[in-house]
Amino acid sequence: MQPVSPVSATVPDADAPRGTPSSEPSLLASLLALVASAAQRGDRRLPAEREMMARLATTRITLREALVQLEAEGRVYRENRRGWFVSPPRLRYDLLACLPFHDMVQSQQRRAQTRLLVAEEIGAPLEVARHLGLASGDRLYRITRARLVDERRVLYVEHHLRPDCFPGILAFDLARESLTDLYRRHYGLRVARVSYALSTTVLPEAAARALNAVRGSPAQRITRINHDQNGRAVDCDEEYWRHDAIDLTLTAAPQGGG
Amino acid sequence: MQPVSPVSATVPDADAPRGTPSSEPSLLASLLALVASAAQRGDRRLPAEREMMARLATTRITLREALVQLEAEGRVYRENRRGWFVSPPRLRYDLLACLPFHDMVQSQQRRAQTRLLVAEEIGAPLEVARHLGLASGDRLYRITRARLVDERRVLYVEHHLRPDCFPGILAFDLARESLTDLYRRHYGLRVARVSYALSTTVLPEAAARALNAVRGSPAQRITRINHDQNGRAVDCDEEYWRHDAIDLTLTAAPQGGG
DNA sequence: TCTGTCGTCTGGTCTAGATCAGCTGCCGAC
DNA sequence: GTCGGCAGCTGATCTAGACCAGACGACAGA
Repeated sequence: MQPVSPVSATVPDADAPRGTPSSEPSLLASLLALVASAAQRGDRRLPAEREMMARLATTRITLREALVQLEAEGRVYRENRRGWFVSPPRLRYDLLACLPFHDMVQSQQRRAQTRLLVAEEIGAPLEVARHLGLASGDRLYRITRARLVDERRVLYVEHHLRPDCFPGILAFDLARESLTDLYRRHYGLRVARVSYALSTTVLPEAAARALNAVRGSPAQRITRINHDQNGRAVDCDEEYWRHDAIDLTLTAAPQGGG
Repeated sequence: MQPVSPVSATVPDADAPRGTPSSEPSLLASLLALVASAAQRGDRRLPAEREMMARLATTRITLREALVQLEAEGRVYRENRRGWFVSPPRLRYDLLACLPFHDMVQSQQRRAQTRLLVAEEIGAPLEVARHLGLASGDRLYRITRARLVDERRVLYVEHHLRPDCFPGILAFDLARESLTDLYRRHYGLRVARVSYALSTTVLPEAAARALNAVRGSPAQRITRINHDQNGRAVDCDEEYWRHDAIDLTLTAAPQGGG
């Protein structure tokens, strides 16, 4: 942060000679100041683009470029046609702790909510079938949910379960129950091994809609396959997180020749 | 824009959200077609922005917005003031295999290179000191490198090592040797436990410069702390990857109550 | 042969608007 | 009290340029 006054008029040339390598463009700096002041006031919402534009003495396009930049950094985010907001602190997500979502969130003094979007039986899509060792088109349960942290929609998940492992699971209250808990309590199944694939992309259409996000918002994708005690893949998840919402962590012994 | 669809067959992307009518704006679709055709010709480089602009009958700004979108998806990337390129397939990076970089890359039939940027002794920065259980300002070795896959700069790393664990390590040929190998062969040290923190951000200034990237390009940040057989933190890395360059994977037993 | 300069090409940054479309709150009709 | 409609607000998308700065190659001079 810079000691820049939020309402410094036009571009102050003096503060950053063009050639200076580490010089932050003053627009970004002023914008950061604005973000910081909003955050300090406890106001998550930023002013309207047109107002910021006027206040920072710049163009709409230039302003938006700067905002998109801050969005990529994970400092601000937007909700579709609603406005820009200051990103809350990231949630810590320990990949190997395998805590149910609500427990993970609450253990960090945040509030968790889940919205059930779809719970249905379908024919396995090719990709999912491959993950679970099934044939494309085999019967599968699919559960789609959106999850919130402190009232903010941050996660869109699609679960795919083998019906032979979890008969009748769709009848439970899937907006309240943790799947992991259901597995253990009602199906006597313990997850003995998990496989993850992580990559950085954008929210796909369905996820963007469920999260009130703009098509193309940066996202952290987490694909997870759960295996039971016998090494059989019993279900797989595809998670799309707003990328500024989480910090992934993990601690383990190396498995290679270490 | 017109509903022109030169090679509309390219639109059905594999990661399309299920059950959603893919209502992709035609500009993105045409651009994808252009990318696909470039890729098919074996030409990684896209035409100049001004040419694409003319060819797709649109504005520079609109075109760039679409390109930035594809960049966020990991389909294209740019090199600073050089142009836009089609992203090669992602490298698979198994977090727990702990393979040296060159081995990992070569095992996937790709070519690895390393450029040593800095190797020096410094006072520990606060953050690093905390990771290694040192006091801020304690002596540390810092090694900074840029790493390439198939001639493309994809990774910027800063290593911080405890000098008491690795006396004289700066004298080795750090552009060629794997640190993990050096630890084992010359210092009899085996990494017994690793801790990772992963997050999605943008390339910081130094990384952007080292990777010929634009300030603000999306990045996957990987912080890694290595512990020896006695549980002591011996070094830590901070890696910044071009976000489209890798797929992270890992397989392990859950550590919680499972 | 080497080196430094310079022109050209490319993206980077910016100005100044217009129009489209979803979200929200207000208010009237029922 | 509820519901629907409408108006005003907000971001989303787009047009049509301008100038700046780094990358790169060609060429001339040492």
